[in-house]
Amino acid sequence: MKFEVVTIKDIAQALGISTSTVSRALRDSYEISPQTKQMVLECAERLNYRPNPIALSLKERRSRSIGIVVCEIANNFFSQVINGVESIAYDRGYNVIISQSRESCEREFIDLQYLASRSVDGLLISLSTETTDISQLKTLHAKGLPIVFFDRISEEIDTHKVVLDNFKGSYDATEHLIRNGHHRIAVLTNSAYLSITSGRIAGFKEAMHAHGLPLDENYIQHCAYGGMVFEEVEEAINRLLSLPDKPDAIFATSDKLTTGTLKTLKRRGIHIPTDISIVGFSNSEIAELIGPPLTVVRQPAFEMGQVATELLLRVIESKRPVTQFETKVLQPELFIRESVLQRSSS
Amino acid sequence: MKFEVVTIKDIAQALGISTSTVSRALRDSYEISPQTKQMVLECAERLNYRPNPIALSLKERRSRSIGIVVCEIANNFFSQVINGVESIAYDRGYNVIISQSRESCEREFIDLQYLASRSVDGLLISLSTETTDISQLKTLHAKGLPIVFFDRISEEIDTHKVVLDNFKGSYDATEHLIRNGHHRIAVLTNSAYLSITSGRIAGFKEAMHAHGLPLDENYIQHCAYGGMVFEEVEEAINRLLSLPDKPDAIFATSDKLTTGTLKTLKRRGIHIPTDISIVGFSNSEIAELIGPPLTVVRQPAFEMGQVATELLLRVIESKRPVTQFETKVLQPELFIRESVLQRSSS
DNA sequence: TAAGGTTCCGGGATCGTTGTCGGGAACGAT
DNA sequence: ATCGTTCCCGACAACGATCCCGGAACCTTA
Repeated sequence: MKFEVVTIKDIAQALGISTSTVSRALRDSYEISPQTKQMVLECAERLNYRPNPIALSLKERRSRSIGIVVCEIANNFFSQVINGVESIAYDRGYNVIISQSRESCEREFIDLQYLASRSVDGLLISLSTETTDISQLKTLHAKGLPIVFFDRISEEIDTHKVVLDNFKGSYDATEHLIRNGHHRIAVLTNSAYLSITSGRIAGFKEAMHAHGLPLDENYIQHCAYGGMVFEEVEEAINRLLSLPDKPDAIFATSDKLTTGTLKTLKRRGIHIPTDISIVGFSNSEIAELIGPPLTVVRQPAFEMGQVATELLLRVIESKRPVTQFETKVLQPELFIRESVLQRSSS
Repeated sequence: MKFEVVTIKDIAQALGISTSTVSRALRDSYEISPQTKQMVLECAERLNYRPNPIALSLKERRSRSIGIVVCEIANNFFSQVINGVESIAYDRGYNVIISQSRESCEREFIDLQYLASRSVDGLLISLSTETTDISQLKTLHAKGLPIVFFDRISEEIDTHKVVLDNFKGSYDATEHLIRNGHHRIAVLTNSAYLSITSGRIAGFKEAMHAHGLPLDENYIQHCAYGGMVFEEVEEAINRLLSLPDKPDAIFATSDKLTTGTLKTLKRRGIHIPTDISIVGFSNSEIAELIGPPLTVVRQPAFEMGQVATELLLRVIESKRPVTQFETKVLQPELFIRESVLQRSSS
């Protein structure tokens, strides 16, 4: 099942010249005569020669490819980020290798090992929910692998980061609920270890505080797998709904959690927004098609991918080691639709 | 920005032995004494040695990776296929390199070139809408690159194929509409060049025919970019709705077309199913959350990815050239929900 | 004691490409 | 006639790993 390829050697042999000459002719070196160049170029064309990037990677120790690790591609937010990444990388001649951690730190470990050994020139990563130990990333970074964090970052590594203004997204969503007369607002969120979680919780709490509303920790539910497993969302919702003082609104702080919440409520026959109001983070283009159209916090995912890639390529292509790093904060947008009831405010 | 790595040479030097010995010790060769093996293994562990797969790829002309080309990953069907692919490939020690053609044959061409030069051991592909010329794939296949088609296939290459029973999916959906009293059924479908289109159109026509209903070609609308650009769907729907004899149902034959249709109707304030009934192909997990819950044809996407990968790996790992190819046909499932009105049948 | 067998290990080629070095030919200048 | 340039081009090493050879050291047996 081998797969014969034309090499520089074949051209050299066909033309009776050395491989060095062929190599230089193809790279349009000044020390090759125009005639020879012409000859080589024609021969290369005729034999349909394609340079072998593997040999090049081995020699140059770079692959003109970047790796991206996300928890899941079947997620609107991340697939949009990836599109943003590709839109930039593609133009700059880089290929993108996509890896899914499936929210498992073990998978993430293996993915990283693969990407590193594959000589990616740089890495984009949004950490998995499970990840608490980032020593592997630290090692890679220390060895000189350019890394840019996006979305779910780690403060333990000093490098470029691109994040959402999680606080604001959360604050706005919560305030929208409060302004519509909701006081008992529950939050469904990710693992507390995740960087995005603290900001989103803080925004929520601050909004409650600003409006003089009490906080009840029972109203804050964490989903360890970020909604990857539906059951954990279902259980969290059930816990919320069996609380003595039932919430009048649920705020889901991620794409997966939002759809999980909707699915659970649907199955339990709970009507939105008359029975309960919903606001959720969502980058799904069909959020507006849901019954009722969903009020959402939308992240600039495509842009996040672009910005992160720009930063990464800047590090990769920098001549001297980069030591000044920045953290870019992108703004979320609140799309107000019909999943929040206008309650007679007290 | 180089990135120092430990090689077999470093181990050899540290231990004062040859690289051959190190190599064999690591591969647990019989001709290395237990003591030496122990020594090498310990040293490798200590230096955190990782074999360089690029060097291996160069030497062995295989990369233990397979390529997959889809039009778009931000599409439920394809992201589920990819998950199926990974679930198998991962267990068998293969890595998956994902490429998006974005329905452009030019991008597809470049993707293929990249994957081929990257020495993928095999290829999974669902053709882009634009693709009419598959000479590049033919060449690669002729050179010995194992290829398995899935979803959107080409009959011009003799190799394994995994497809949906498009005819049945379409027939069932159409029949469901007919049984509910719809007679003027419009179809929104892909480019006529696509393999999936003919089967889906045929299923529709046969169902109409079987129930003695007339066919009006004006009711069949093709979207050249398969719904990738929203406007083409919008225009197609508008054309349908401005027909003198307006359809009483629309059948959308792909994921993107379905969401495009819903979005258009929503914007025009047309109510489903009272104004018009809808059935669509969809693998979205939130089809049931839409207002109203959508009646859909669902494809076994995950399974399709698994089956295609199994077939591909079988070819890759086969000792002698494979000449017997099969085409696996997977069955769709019709999920009946509330987007089809029960009309008083005439 | 010499011939033949094991056991264990090193040298070198190889994969495709590039870069360093050097060298031959042609030409003009001395 | 000799030297110095310039213009082209080839030989060789290198990147990291594997594998075919070959060979030293030791043991067995005639």
